[in-house]
Amino acid sequence: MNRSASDNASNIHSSGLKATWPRIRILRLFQQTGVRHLSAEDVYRTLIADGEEIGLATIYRVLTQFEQARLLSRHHFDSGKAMYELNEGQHHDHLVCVICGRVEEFCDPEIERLQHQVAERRGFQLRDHALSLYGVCSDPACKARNGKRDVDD
Amino acid sequence: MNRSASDNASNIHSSGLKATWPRIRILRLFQQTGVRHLSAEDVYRTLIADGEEIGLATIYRVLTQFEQARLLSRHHFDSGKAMYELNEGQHHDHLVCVICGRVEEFCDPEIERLQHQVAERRGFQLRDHALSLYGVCSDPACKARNGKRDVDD
DNA sequence: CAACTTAGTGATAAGCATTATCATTACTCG
DNA sequence: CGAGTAATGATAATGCTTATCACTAAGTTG
Ligand SMILES: [Mn+2]
Ligand SMILES: [Mn+2]
Ligand SMILES: [Zn+2]
Ligand SMILES: [Zn+2]
Repeated sequence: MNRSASDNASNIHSSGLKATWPRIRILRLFQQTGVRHLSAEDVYRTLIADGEEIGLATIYRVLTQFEQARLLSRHHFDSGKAMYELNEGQHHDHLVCVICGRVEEFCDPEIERLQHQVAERRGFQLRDHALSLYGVCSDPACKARNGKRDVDD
Repeated sequence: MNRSASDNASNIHSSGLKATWPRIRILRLFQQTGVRHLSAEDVYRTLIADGEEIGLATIYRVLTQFEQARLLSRHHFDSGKAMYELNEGQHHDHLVCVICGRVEEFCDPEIERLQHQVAERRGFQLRDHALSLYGVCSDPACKARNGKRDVDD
């Protein structure tokens, strides 16, 4: 659960990157269970709040490097800012609450299969895909703040 | 096929907007069959090339208004710039060629159904969704420029 | 159709996320 | 440890998009 700095160092190291303090802190932040999906700004604010001295430019640089190293993966929901999460191997897609911003994950093998089928039929050699569902999550507060007509009416 | 200016004027009018020359030209551009998916910059360049005098700010403003009026719909592929297309009612998703940028459209009712099922299971009240498939299109030039190993090897 | 009223235009500035620059700092390896 | 090189971080620059605002023109009224 609580990965050590040396574990992180080796992860980073085996990606051909120097195990610097900023990189270790950023990776550790993503490993802390809790918030899975973070923007560059989120990472920056969190580390600064933790008393770290780190520059926003470094955050952006490192997030990009970690994405290329497949330690993180990047998503573009429709907030306008890129979101990163720890890459733990298994592919999944996202449900995003348009009220509170909560992100839930799902994986539907049948949808995946159908996507491949569509690509094949068109002669596309599939490289990647992005599927995001936007809606109002199950939180009563979100339902209430929605249309004021969905809760008990 | 070739919508008249007065047709466009009524479309625009019935959205509560004045039928101005820039708006008529922009809508007409989208109605011309050919390029379905255009960025603000694409629209600007095309109209300027056609000898129109129009400002980029107007393009952005009008595209947003047309989207709100449901005359156009907007998509965010991963190019970083918003793409607009004529809203002709029927929902569809997109296949985007990562080499040449070509955009193909598809609609898979089964995928749509499964998306709704996923949302329902999580207690999400679905509002919208975005599905884009990225890959190498069937154009031989794109296949060739791809990995240099997929054409005849 | 002319004057009027107001929405629309467009040049330009500002905003926001992200990337590039570059002098300084600090990993790594020997 | 100390040389050599990669990384950092303050800041400038970029790219797309929105805001400002003086000016223009669409629609309306008589
Ligand atoms: Mn995720
Ligand atoms: Mn389309
Ligand atoms: Zn919510
Ligand atoms: Zn192509």
